[in-house]
Amino acid sequence: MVTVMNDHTFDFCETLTDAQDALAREMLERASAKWPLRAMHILAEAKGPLRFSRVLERVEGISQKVLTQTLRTLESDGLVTRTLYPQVPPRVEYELTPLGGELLVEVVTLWQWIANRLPDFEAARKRAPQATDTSKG
Amino acid sequence: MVTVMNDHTFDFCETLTDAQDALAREMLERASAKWPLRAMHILAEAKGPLRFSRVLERVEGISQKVLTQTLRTLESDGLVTRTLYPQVPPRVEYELTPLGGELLVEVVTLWQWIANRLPDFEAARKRAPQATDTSKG
DNA sequence: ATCTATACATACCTCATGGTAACTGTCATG
DNA sequence: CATGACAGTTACCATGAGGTATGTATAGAT
Repeated sequence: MVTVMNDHTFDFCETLTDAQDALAREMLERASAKWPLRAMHILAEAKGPLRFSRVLERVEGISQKVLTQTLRTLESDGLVTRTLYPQVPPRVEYELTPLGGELLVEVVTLWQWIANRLPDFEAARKRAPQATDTSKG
Repeated sequence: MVTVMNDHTFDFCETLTDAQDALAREMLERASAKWPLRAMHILAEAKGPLRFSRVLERVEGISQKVLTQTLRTLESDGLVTRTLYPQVPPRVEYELTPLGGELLVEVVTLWQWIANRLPDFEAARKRAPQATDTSKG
């Protein structure tokens, strides 16, 4: 459990095992990563189940291989459901779970906070652009 | 700007340029990543400036090369300050900025939410352990 | 003269991520 | 018989993160 004080100081009480701590960190990273976040967002917008192809169309720039991996990981974390209809041609539907929806709300809240501070970040990068690599662009 | 409703539906209004959206995503990923988060946490705990070596000692498992990179990136994003004292041997102190402290509060809030839902995530992984790779452990 | 300490920079290596391209299996269509 | 659609899987490759080991500069200690 973590206690957050007003003055930006922190007090981590060790009520989590190492494994639990690692799991929480991993979930945090996964939920903030590009493709999982985009996929969850698409599924949230849909407000219902979506076929694989529909998700693939809407998550701009993702490859089908990575989308498969992403959705399977989200499924194994309990954030989306995967429903296979044994038809020909095959039909698979993905849907955000309540847990996934709640997590997305939390992540979007953080995203919003960051978006509100964008001028600060932009200003910081203009002052010290060393580590903000643009060589690949 | 993003509007979050109670029922896990989302409405992204396009008041951000593509560049701003990319920057916000990047900051979200960076702030949730392992090493930056650990480094910020250490600096927050210290409640004051810390020399490079002290941070290196406390961020368990990080190499000095990666810590240098991490701290420089945090500096260029305005989340920490880097103060060089022209002494021999050299002395460099790092300190969390107010912006960094505020961001850390937000990330820890998300972390707390995840920690509170750990039983859900553990249960999900037990049900569908495919994508939760343990081969490297 | 050599060693130590600090805060890096640099070279080199490994491994995971993620991209493209091609293959799979089944049925309807032409 | 060949093709296309769907939801993948598989092989292969490029990139980048991150590890180790070593170099750098300077001054004090031995």
